[in-house]
Amino acid sequence: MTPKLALLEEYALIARALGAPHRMMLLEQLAQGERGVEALADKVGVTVANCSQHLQLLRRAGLVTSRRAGKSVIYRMTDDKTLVLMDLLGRIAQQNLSVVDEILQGLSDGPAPEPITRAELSARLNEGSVTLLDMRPEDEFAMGHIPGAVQVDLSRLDAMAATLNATSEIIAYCRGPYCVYAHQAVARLRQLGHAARRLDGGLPEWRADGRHVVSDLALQVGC
Amino acid sequence: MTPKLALLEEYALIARALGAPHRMMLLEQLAQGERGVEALADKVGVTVANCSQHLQLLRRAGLVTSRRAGKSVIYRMTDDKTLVLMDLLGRIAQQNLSVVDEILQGLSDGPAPEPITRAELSARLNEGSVTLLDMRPEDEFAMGHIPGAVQVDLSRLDAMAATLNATSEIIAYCRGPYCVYAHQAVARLRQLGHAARRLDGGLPEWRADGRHVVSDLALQVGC
DNA sequence: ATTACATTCAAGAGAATACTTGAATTATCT
DNA sequence: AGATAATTCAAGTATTCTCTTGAATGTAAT
Repeated sequence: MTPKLALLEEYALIARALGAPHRMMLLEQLAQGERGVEALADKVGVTVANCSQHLQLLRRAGLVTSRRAGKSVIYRMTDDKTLVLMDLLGRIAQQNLSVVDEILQGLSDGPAPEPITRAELSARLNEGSVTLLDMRPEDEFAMGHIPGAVQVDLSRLDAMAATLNATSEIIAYCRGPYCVYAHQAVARLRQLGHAARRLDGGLPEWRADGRHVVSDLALQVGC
Repeated sequence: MTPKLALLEEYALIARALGAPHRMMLLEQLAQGERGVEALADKVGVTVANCSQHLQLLRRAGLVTSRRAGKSVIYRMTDDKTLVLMDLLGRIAQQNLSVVDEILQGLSDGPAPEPITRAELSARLNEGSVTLLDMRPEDEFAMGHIPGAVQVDLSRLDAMAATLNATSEIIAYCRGPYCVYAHQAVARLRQLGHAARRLDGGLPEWRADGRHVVSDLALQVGC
């Protein structure tokens, strides 16, 4: 029975690596693109030393890899399958933990419409029959976004909504399954009388599908 | 930022529930079928009290549900998606943690052939062109197995192999992705000169596909 | 009712984990 | 080489987790 326990211990290592909110946020960030320790610490809201420790734990679990770039150490996700794992975790949570469903309902202030699939969005973008909003912060948008998307912060959504054509549907997306910006944006837009839906998944899932992504500043995050 | 942290805390709860080998074994057992606390404790090799605590933790995470049946409390998996989650965890581990790959290679004592898919096995069973071995313990086999499978313990595999037709390929399966019996059986059979492969996934995955499962004693685990 | 059984609860010891602080590395720039 | 910047290490504390033990609960049989 020893090899089996050894295997399970390794699997458990990965599960435990996902078992802390701060590490999930780190993974969510890394899913947007590779980053250095300090940038990650800022985004997630932890000290640099603490962030470094979390990242090392994630590395021991094989979920992230690092490379040196000058003075900095750049971390990135090892495996796209991790995105699927996190997404699945979210789906299971939503289905089996009533608290989660309540929180998500609360964000939408009522029942939200089904999200649009990535394939459908792709088709609609080609037709030009949708307005696409990227609700992530400006720097993440600059590192890569869906072609045709417009970056908006939640705080500026009301002003932006006033300028939008009321006839075309609005699609909002953000970082992925754990990110609540798109939920909140859709809720607000619907309050304002717009037809709005969420995209299923965020930019990382879009990218993992092999779909096109553009970045404003190709040289911003130097390689 | 409070709703987001609340959400992540719930997701983390599920991840942590998977973060202990004993709980993974419990889930692996429950994937075979529902069971009472004492039976689970025996199978997994922990005390009843400890088992009960683990099960309650799994329940808090929404992964299992329980019902009373007479004096006993019967636990079962809540959601088939949990199987997918565990399988994915294993795949990520195998790809990104070299230790895991080494252990799995070690079980096979060299490079093992690709497992056969469930769809392919299904077709081959209809043709009658394979011998199908169920490597799980007898009681689990009795609770449900793939039609046409023969139950064999690892310890009796050599004797059984001698009686097998050397011309038809042998397929072995067991509990699922975390179970090593099928790996070991295939390794041994190949040492003995047989053509043998593993089934991708175990009985729970077969059942989750909606494929046919038969049980020897329909009334053994009363409902 | 009393008894027996299966499970859960409660309390405690020991290990692992999360975060903080300050020092030690490692690589770059002058 | 020395100074600087980014990251990691190390040590300490508070918290959480795991397992054990023994008692308490709830259900069924006598």
